[in-house]
Amino acid sequence: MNLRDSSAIDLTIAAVERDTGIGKDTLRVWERRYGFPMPHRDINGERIYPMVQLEKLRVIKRLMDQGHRPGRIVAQSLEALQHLSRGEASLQSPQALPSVQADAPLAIYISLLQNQDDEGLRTHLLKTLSQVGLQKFVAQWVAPLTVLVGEAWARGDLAVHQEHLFTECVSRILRQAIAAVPKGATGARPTVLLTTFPQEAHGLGLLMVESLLTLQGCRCVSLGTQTPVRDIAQAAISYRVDVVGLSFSVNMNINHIVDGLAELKLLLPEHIELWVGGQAPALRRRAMGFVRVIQDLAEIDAAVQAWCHR
Amino acid sequence: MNLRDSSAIDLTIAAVERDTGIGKDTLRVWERRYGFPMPHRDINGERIYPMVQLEKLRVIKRLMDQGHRPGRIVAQSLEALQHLSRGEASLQSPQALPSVQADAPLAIYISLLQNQDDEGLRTHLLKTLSQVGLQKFVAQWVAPLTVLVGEAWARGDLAVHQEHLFTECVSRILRQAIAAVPKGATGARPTVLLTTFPQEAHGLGLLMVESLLTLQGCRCVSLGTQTPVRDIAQAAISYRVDVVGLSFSVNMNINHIVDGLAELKLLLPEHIELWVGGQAPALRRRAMGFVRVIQDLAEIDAAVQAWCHR
DNA sequence: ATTGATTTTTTGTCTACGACAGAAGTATTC
DNA sequence: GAATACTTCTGTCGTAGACAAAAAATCAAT
Repeated sequence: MNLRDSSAIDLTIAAVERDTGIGKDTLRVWERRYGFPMPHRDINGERIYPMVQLEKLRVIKRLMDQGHRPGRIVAQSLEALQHLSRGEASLQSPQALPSVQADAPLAIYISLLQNQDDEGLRTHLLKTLSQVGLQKFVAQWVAPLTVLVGEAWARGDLAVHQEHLFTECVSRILRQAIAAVPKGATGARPTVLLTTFPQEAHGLGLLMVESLLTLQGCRCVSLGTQTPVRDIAQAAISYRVDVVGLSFSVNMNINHIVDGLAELKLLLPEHIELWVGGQAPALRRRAMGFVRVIQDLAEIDAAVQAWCHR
Repeated sequence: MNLRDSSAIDLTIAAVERDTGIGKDTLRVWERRYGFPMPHRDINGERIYPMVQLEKLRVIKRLMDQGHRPGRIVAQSLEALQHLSRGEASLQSPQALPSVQADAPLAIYISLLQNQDDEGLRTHLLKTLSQVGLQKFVAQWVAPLTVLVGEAWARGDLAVHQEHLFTECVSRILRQAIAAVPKGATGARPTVLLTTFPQEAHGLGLLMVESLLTLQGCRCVSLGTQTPVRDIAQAAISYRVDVVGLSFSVNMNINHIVDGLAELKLLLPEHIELWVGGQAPALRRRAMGFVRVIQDLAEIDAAVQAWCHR
């Protein structure tokens, strides 16, 4: 029993890829270059990763999302890494994002999440929504909150399922709010198709955008998350949309973004515009002529206006 | 322009993996063994897949989901393959599922989808829901419809985005209906955590199950789709659930299911049960002692009863 | 000191082919 | 027909070397 436990709790390279999001090739090359992770081998010579190494890989992944480079951190001890991630919350963006410090009103939500008080969370959110209206609710509450929650998770203050709880709760509220927006004449407004690439599971940004666009009088077609590139193009044509909107979170692989966008552009008819937004660093770093990068939710209105005037 | 087009429309092996769901290793080994796909090479000797081969790979993937084996089909001509997929709709399951033939009432929905009449679709569904009630709506309408839609897609009668439209529409209705179920005393009923594995994006089954469980008086915690195994365990413990419910569609890789379940079982405390369901063939083929396989939506009530009597 | 152009390092992904375990198919026997 | 043993099939893993794109570091010039 003990024996079986300690052996069965080890993971294959495929499992590690699944759980960390780090590719097999990368795992092997790290082992070769940095000496970590250094898994045991089973009878067939195949890699067997003990749990401890998986933990460390998760920490490494977190740090890398924050801008650290593998060569500097992979070989370090776990303690050193934890010290790193504790010390500096964000060297993320060059101009040092004003890393939303615990505004009193927002901090409430974090503690609600920590207590897993879904009832309270919903109540509070709904109250705020009805007080400030959908537009402000999205721009001034949901968006900063999402960033805050992401940071809290990265710091280890929130467990994954608590972040999940947040997502679920906010999603429901936004979906409901969107459905409640009266449909005016959608005359000169673009029809927008919203979705994410296959590797991107984060759908909250999409809902925020859908809220704002709907308020602007745009017709939105949401495909949910994770639509294959080819299907995005097919749907865009079939629904006769004017714009395809895509959202990318920090976790998205840069290459996937660039390759995917290039491919999508080729599949789309000339007249359909491509708008992208989200937290992914690639959008700021890499310049791509054929897409409209929307840096900020506030920019959406401007983008719609611009479209209306061709 | 022409030159750029014809070169840029080719895909790297990573793009093909993304678009077809067939792994890089597999693509290379097929090339070696069956002579297809046989991509061109760029200046660095790297594989470059023309669009035509991607199309064929999609057809092959479809056929494989229907039970065909690569050795028999990969090398065949595109015409032969199309003939195959047209001819026999389902040799899917050994006992030849009573492949829901176009029941008049259900067929309506297919044509609504083909016309992309989302308004009509919603109206019809809501009408049916209010006529027959949530229980029957799920068991006798949504479930068979989902199968039918899946078949229609496999046959090529429905485009992907039309299937997507179906999913979105039904999801909304179910979510709404679930929220409307009055919460009775949830005394002796299990608390159930619902989600899917990371590779599984299909969330409709989850909602159907959530509907039925909620009607049974169970408390449901839904994490949405694609939760990493580790996070599932963490959430299950944190929410103090009694049961973890997972849903698997046809597309799920068998190995991923088996490995994932084994790992999850190890991470979960002894007293938390593991229920799995869905269309994935693996659930029927492979016997796993430590999970309760729910073959059918109707079996859910029985499972809940069984749990109540320990 | 800041800006811009150059070189160097880093890093993920690709290539090739062999090996093998577990699943699926086929043959054999009771 | 059902249970057994044998054979083929098939996805994944192993090795190690190569290289392009990105990032960092160096140098040049305003």
